[in-house]
Amino acid sequence: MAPFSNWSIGKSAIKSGIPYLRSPFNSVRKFMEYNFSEIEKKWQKAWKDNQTYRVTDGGSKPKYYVLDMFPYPSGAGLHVGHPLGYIASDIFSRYKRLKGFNVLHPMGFDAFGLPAEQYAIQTGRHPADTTKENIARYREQLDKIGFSFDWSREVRTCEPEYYRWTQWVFLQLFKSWYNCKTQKAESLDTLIAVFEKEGFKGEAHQVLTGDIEHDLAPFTAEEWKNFSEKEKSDVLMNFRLAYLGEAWVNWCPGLGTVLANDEVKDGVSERGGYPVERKRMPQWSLRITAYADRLLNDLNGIDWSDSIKEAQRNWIGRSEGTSIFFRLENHDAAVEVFTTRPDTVFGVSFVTLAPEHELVAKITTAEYKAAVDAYVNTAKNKSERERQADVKNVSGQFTGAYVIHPFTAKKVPVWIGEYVLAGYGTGAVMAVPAHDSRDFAFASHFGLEKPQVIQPPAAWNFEKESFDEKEGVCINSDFLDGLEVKAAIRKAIEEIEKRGLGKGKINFRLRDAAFGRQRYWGEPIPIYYKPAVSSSAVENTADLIPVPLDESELPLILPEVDKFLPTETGEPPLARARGWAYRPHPLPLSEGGGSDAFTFGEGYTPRFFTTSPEKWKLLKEWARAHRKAATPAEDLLWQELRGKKTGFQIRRQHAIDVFIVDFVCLSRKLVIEVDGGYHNDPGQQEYDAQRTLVLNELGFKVMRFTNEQVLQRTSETVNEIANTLRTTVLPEGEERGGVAYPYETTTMPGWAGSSWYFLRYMDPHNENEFVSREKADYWQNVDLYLGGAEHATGHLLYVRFWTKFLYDIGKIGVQEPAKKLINQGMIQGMSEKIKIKQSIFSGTTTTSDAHPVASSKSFLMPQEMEGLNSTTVTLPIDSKQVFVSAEIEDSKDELMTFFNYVPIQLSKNSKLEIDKYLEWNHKERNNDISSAVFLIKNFYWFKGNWYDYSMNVISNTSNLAFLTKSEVEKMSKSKLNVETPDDICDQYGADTLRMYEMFLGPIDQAKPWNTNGITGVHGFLRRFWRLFHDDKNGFAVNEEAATKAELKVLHKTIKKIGEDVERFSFNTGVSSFMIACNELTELKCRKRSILEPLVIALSPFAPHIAEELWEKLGHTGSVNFAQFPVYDEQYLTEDSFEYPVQVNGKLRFKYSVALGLNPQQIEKEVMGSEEVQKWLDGKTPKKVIVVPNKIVNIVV
RNA sequence: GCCCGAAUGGCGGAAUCGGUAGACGCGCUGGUCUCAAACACCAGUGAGCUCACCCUCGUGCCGGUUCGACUCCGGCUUCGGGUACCA
Repeated sequence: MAPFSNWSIGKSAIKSGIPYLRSPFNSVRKFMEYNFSEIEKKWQKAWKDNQTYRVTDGGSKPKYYVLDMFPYPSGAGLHVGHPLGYIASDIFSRYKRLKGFNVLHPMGFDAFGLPAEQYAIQTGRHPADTTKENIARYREQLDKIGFSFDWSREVRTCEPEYYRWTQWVFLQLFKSWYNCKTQKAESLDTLIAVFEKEGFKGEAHQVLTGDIEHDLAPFTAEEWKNFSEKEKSDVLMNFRLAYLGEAWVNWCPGLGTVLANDEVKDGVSERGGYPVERKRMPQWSLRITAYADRLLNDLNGIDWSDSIKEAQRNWIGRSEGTSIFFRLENHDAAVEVFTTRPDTVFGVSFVTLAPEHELVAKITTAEYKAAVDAYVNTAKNKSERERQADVKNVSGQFTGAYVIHPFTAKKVPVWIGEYVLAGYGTGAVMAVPAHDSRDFAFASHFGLEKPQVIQPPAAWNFEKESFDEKEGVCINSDFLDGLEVKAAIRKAIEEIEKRGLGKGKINFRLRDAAFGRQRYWGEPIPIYYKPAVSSSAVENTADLIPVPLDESELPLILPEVDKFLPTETGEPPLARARGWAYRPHPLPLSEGGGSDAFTFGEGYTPRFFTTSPEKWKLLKEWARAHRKAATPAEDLLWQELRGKKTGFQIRRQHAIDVFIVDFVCLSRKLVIEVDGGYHNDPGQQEYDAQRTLVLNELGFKVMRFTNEQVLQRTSETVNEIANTLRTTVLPEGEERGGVAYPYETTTMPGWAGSSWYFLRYMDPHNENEFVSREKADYWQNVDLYLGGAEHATGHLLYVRFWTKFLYDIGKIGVQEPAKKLINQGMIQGMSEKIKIKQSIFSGTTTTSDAHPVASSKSFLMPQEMEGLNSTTVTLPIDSKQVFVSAEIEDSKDELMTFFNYVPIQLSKNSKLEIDKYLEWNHKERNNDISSAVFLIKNFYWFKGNWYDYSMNVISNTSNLAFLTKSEVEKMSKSKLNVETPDDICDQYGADTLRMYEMFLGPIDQAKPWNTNGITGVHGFLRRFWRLFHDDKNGFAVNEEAATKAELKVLHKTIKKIGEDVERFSFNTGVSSFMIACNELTELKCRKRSILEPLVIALSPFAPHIAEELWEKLGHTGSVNFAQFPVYDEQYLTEDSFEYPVQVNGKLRFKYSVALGLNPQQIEKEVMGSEEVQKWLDGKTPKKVIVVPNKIVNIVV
């Protein structure tokens, strides 16, 4: 072997995690170093084996609940942005444990959602399968980072054990109404009691919400009692907290589905480019508006960032104002508007309706019908966001109709304009152009009048812009003249109410939450529809009554479908599920026809369940006895099947007809038998066959397994059962012996499961309740919630709403889900895009024998493309597509330019690896672009060679590079810019990853990901390791007494780390460790009394290395159970302070003064110094400012 | 458009309550060690200038308050997030 063969060095050593080996001739440096990969594996296993992070409910320690926002397990796996928050929360959890708290720090998955469904549509793979795989991947990635999650509490929203309770919450919402008097949700029974006693007088009007408000007609108690079931149902729908109403949606007939605003671009669907229209559709909604006031007020009591609270306040958008009715000319109707500025009512010069407003069709005059229809159609095709954002292009249309001004009796024209949204307020505004900028723009555009009714405090040019401020004095306003705006508002409301023109009202911007989705991959809504009249053939859906499932029938399992798409008639995917309908439980057949003896054979008539009470009782006893005497195989299988582990409720030793079967799934009609050895007996076999036959006749499928099969191949057996359950197609309707009612076919939105999950973690395995009151009372709510600010008005509002509701119905004791909220900034990715030019070939082609490619064609260079130094380029004739390097600008030619994302791995530093890009297109996109041209300045690449613009092959290509355009964006699979934490873990270890992500900057700040500084953090951990080891990597910690300097470093660091963690300043925490490490290295300190406390302090940040060093220090238990060190002020005190001395606010010199002096003494000391004289230059100071222990400033 | 944030050296960032701008790390430059490279260690590193001093300038832009402003106020610019069916 060569003498130098064991030199293994450099970055490759870091990458592989192999310990460093030094030159054999340099024994001083030859030592094994910090071997992170071994250490991390060792401790991750130890934590798992010892269940180090398992949390118990209760105990003497104070509780602390740390929660991360539910991750959605996307197909791209965990990216480096995800762990940012998890690392921070993990550090905090570990810190709190060291501080003596009982910390709940769980993790689970928000597993229903659109991406899995989209993937399913594309590939046909079941979302349940892909979701499962994604979760497994996430879990593996999370495990590598060394989190202290209690995985025994994991929840997944897509599992029946979980969504059973999501459905349960929905049922509670369905059965409740919001009592405005008591300000809380109550059971509908209390409302019905009122109706029965006094009917409805209209006073509960506030809870009647919807997109456009409407009033429910009053009725008497007598009328209520005589209402049909259907009528009662309709009335109650106006009060239920979960109700079936109508809402505006983006309907895409081409895709047969509803789209998010996100998915609509320029009036067509982003996917496929089909036209989209606004449509009013029946829609399940949650009455979050009932809680608007409480959601707003309770913000004051929680420790969330001001920005999030402000965002929620604005989102709820409480505004006080009034409704005013404008009577229509020549119509028996009125336009109701809502305004916060009734003081400006005399300034109304027109009224604008939303294009969708129901009156539009009624009032438009014949003359304007065509124009109005055209306008409505255009506006319909825009998303709400586009309509609001497009402020520059004012658009609108006169309807030909007029309203009568309620005070002046003047004719006021009625317009429609897309800036008015149907979903907000009444869908109509009274326009006051002089005092509202949107109205001003509209009036200016259409040349409408702008009467001024407020005199601003200062001069104002009303020609140029409106005066929107709520100040000034009313003019030209009859009875309001001379009043200040605020007084005028009060007076106007008073007058409006007095004259019966409208009423003072509080309006919220907040709308009820649409709760139904035309999607497959979500929780089924536990509702079925019963005909209003007892008739089998229901023609009209209006005759159906929505009926909730009984709680005992939950979960309503998501059915199987053949495709994850809407039906041809535009119904949601669930409508595809065969036989998916509610069937009331069959009643026992009437007595008679059966035999008393439990024998069967010819002439035996099976029935669904056995009939006589005596027999039933006997069978139950038998079943109970069977359960007690279960075989090991049966027991084992029961453990695997119980609790709906397969997704379906399984019963064991259950009586069916006269048999007691081992296991049965009633909903899927599947019987599972586990046979002992005696089943080999021929007589027994005949009996079994007969029994199977009867069960089949009853509609049950029968699966048989032997004991051996179950015991030896358990998972296969379970899989087989699960698959059979999932694929079983049930007989429909009458075949099953009962009526079938259609289920609701929309599913719940992605946020349903995440609106209450923090409660499930408290009691994740409870089969009887969503959470026991006892555990809910112990854990209460989340003490620290960590997640992205992008959830400010979505999830964070919904979870507050559900929490308040569950509080109202007495199930939990807290009104807010999270006491404190920290927002983690998004880690952005750097995406790379490639520029594509289209339609730029000229028609001319030439042929040339001199070139490697026989024919060629010219490529016309648009003038706008600067930087090519040529206006035409000759390209090979078979080139199909032209990619253009990013350095070539073509600002004016945007129409012919397109960008495609490039996987970032293929374009490091924006330099595209062309061969790999072609290969990737071929493999991943099934797109053959092998004859594409890649154009750069002066050259292009084609089929493996570089050419100049005259098609000469270039031999020296080392400086030629095709550039992609990089952009800082959200990390996402679709942008092909995902960076995973795995690579970092492999190269540097989890501890380095953890500390590096924290070191990147403040937790709440968004930043693009880069790994530039990671070696510094890794280097710190190595130096920290080296504090404990000698040159030969021998453990070298000694028991010597610490010096004053060493103690100062220690206590300073403990203090700083404690403060930094408490205020979530993890980046500065990491630097404090670095500083301490540098200083102790300088001091050559290897003393236990210094290093041991530091190991504890470091353990929340870098738990693996801390555990290893803790063990090496001689401890047997985990460092997790240690106590966080306490700093002692006495080691930190100094005897003097070096004052920065400023002259006229500019730092001039520093001067050391003893501590404990008063400001006068300090001033005297400083003024006596030589330097001061130099800077005073003979002048007398005007003033001397002394801030003790801070600064001295001399003003000359 | 509207709502919520952010902007500090070549880069990530620090300055916690209006009091020394640039901690810590990366990168870069020079040095020690080495045949050499790498690793490690040491030193320097905001810009300008007549270059270890001194001075001037300097926290996105314009203005203000203050003895003193990255920090507070008014007005902008650019970037990021949300905008109700992405999660």
